[in-house]
Amino acid sequence: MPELPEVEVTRLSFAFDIAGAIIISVRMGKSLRWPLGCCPAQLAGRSVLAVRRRGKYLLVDLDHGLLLVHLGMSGSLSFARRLPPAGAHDHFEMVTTQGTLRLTDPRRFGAVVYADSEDAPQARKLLGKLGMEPLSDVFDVDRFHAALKRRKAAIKQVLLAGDVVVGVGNIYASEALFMAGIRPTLSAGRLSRPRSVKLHAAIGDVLARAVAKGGSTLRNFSSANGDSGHFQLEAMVYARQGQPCRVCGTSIKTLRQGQRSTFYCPHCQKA
DNA sequence: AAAAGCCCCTGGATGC
DNA sequence: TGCATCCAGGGGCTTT
Repeated sequence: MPELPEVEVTRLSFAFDIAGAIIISVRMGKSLRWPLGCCPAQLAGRSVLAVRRRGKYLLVDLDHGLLLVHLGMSGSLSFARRLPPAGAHDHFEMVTTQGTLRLTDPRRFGAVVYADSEDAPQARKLLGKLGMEPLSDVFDVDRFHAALKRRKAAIKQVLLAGDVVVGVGNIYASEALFMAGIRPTLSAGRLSRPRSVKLHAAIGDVLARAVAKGGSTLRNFSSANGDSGHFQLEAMVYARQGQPCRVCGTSIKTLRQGQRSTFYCPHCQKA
């Protein structure tokens, strides 16, 4: 489910409530992407200072060390005073004085990794190569254009790679390219400056709107406090192959790029 | 250095 | 109804 907006909405839904909590116990299944990286028992007694986000990672700051949480493809977090009994897909649980944080993830591409600090090797491995935060001031249009200039790969795949700009997943990559009128297969280095500017704006725009709407998704997305449903951002192209473009009526096309589906309008995105 | 493939895993939809 | 196949919102790792 989660691209940047869903991760950010998840963060906002429990960051305030968990801040200041003291960890009572941590339970970790062996079945997520990586092992926790420390003994769960040694986290007991530490307190939760804050929850930040970097790309699609949530960083749970403790008074010593931090947890890196990733939702993978199918993960979601719950945080509440009381949660229903754990099910087969609940792989991580952290009981605190203010509630229990639980990661539910059927496909188990998600992860919870402990690191002593953001500079520790376990954290650097995951965060070290991440690109600019699209909703922050560091997402500078000059740096964006310059970074694209250095790349020959298709613009869609450069966006997905996350080393230029983070948080743009498979849905929003297609949506942003549509908004900017750019063909997903175009080599990133061939984007003119005006088109880079347009894409830069489109990325910020589509992500900010999705966050404002509470995390857009095609299927049900629910944040850590259980809110879900009513928000739904209408996709212009994603998963709309064969349907008429909402702007010009041309049939939306799909293709595969790096084993992921891409959607675009052949008329609105000519090159 | 950058690009392209591979793979991790389960579940739902579709087709025979 | 049963079974096979394909596809899914990610990204680290290995190989070119």
